[in-house]
Order: sequence, then C-alpha cells, then structure tokens
Amino acid sequence: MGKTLRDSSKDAAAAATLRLRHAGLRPTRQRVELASLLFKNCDRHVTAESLHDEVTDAGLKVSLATVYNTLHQFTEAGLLRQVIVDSARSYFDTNTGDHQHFFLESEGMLIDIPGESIAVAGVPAPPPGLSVDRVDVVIRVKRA
Amino acid sequence: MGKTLRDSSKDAAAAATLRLRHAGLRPTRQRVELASLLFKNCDRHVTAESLHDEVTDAGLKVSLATVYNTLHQFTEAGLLRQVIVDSARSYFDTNTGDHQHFFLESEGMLIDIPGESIAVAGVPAPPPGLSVDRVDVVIRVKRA
DNA sequence: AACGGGATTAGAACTATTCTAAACTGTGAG
DNA sequence: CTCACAGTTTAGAATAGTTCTAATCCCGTT
Ligand SMILES: [Mn+2]
Ligand SMILES: [Mn+2]
Ligand SMILES: [Zn+2]
Ligand SMILES: [Zn+2]
Repeated sequence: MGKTLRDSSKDAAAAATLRLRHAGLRPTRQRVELASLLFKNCDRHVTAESLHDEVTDAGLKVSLATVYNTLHQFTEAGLLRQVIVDSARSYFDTNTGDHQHFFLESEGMLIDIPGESIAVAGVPAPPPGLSVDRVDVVIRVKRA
Repeated sequence: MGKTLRDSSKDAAAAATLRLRHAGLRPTRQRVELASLLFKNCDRHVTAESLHDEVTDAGLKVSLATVYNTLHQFTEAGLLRQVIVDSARSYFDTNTGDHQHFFLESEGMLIDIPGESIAVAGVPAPPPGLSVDRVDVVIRVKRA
C-alpha cells in the first residue's frame, strides 16, 4: 500500500486545506501550496525570499507579494511566529510553541532550543504602565 | 565658580576628543559633536535617524551618511554596541557593558536591565563546530 | 604654508518590504 | 450549475533604512 508521490502531495494539500479552514483563511491555491511546504515536515525557519525560492523551485508560481502577504496572515492567525534576530531581514518560524534560538548570523541559520530547557531568572518588574509581552533569548553563535 | 554654558560645551568637546584619540579615531568636528551628544550624560539608545535629528536640532550640520559611518566606527572601536530588537531599524547603545533590555516596540524605546540582575540558565551546548558569541535577552513589553 | 591620506558629503544606488489598483477566483446563494 | 461578489493575487511602483560613489574637505605632520 505505498502511496504514490501524487498521493502524498494530495494528502499534504488536504491537510493544509483543513489547517487553513480551521484558521479562518480561504484555502486558495497559493496558500495551500505555501502551507504544504511550511508544515509538511519538521519545524522550519524561513524568510520571505527563501520560501519564495522554494516554492518557485518546486515549479509552482506564487508572487513574492503573496509570499509576504501569506507569511503575515499565517502569523496573524497563529500558524507562524516571527523571530527577530537580524535588523535587515524577517524570519518566520513554524514552531509557535515556547522556545528560543541559536542564531548563526553568517549563514542566517536558526536552531531551536526547547522552552523547557532554558530559564531566564531575575527579570525585574517592567516600568510602571508596562507589562511583559514575551521574553526572547537569542544565543548568537559563531563557527569554530 | 559656576561654569558658563560655553564652558561646559567645551568640556564635553575636550572629553570627547580625548575619548576619540584613545580609541584611535581622528577627532573631527563631526565625530566630536556626535560623541559629545552620545556620551555627555547617562546611557543612551539611539537610531541613526534619531541621532541625526538631535545633532541637527542642536544647530549643527552633520550629514546622515556621516552619522551612519560614525555609529559603525564607534561600534567597531568598542565605544558603542548594536542592539537588535527590530527587523527594520538599527539601535546603538552607549552602554557597552553586560546588560539586557526591555523593548517597548510601539515607541521604539529601549530600557536597560543590569546584567547582574538577570540570569539565563539551561542553555544547551551549541551544535558541534559552533561556539557561543553572546546571549541576548529582549523582554518585549506593552502599554498597560 | 603645503601635503597626503583619512573623513565628509550629496545624491545615487540598493535591498527588504509594503502599497496600489487591476485582474482573478473561491464560495455560497439562487 | 451558474452568477455575483468579496476576498485574493499580482506586477510593478513606491517606500524606508542603509550603503555606496566619487568629489571635496580638513586634520595632523612636516
Ligand atoms: Mn527634528
Ligand atoms: Mn530595509
Ligand atoms: Zn524556532
Ligand atoms: Zn542598553
């Protein structure tokens, strides 16, 4: 009962469609294709440009503007989260759970650190009138 | 023996000149003016644009390109450090010591947290071939 | 005072991202 | 099944922050 390539592509598309409906997003061709790539396998960290390259290399045609729109809509819908580690590029993360990152700047690579393994202690109370929205830890690493 | 305004401006300029010489940077008019603003009082977090506005509002004339050049040269020389909290703007910090930040995104405001007060525990060893360069903690805060 | 190399500058260029407004398409009503 | 329409996509223009270029300037030395 091996599934053919076309079968598993259809499965991914069906799963993506469900996920989109669930998030209240109309499952258009472009959104289904992008969601299939993003959520098919393991957790991923993408850039608008990198995802656009990937979808293009897969022989699919989605405009860069749509990739940007989609990444933001997915983020808004809680399907992605944005990771800020570079003042010139935006990264999006398919892992929306509690976790932190290693960042290898020279290659623009992010590596997950499970949220349970890391702990930030001694955070002072924020100044009056402000409340903590979230705590980000970025461990910048270098080669060798 | 109160000093006049002109006197203290001269003092600041003299101090800035010394600091620049010490860092191996030629004390030009522009660098002295920018260093005077940056290091006169308490610790500060600036943007190229905000510093340019400030120096302009003080009636001095420094091009935006020079502000960018100077911020990078100062950073290179260890007089400033860069803080990455926004994927669209670069912040520079006059506090080069060990510390972390609250970030109020809606106003682009950074607030220091002393390094001693905060502790990050449970950081896993970086993947083989990589070594930790530095650990950044950003506590994103919201109004109310 | 003159020189030489670093520094400054205006403006062009560049890059990531967002905007615009026209064409397209998923969906639900009929 | 078809139609209509709101939501979506798109190419290309626009924007914003930053960097680059190459001509001019000026600090420090002689
Ligand atoms: Mn102003
Ligand atoms: Mn930018
Ligand atoms: Zn992640
Ligand atoms: Zn600081």
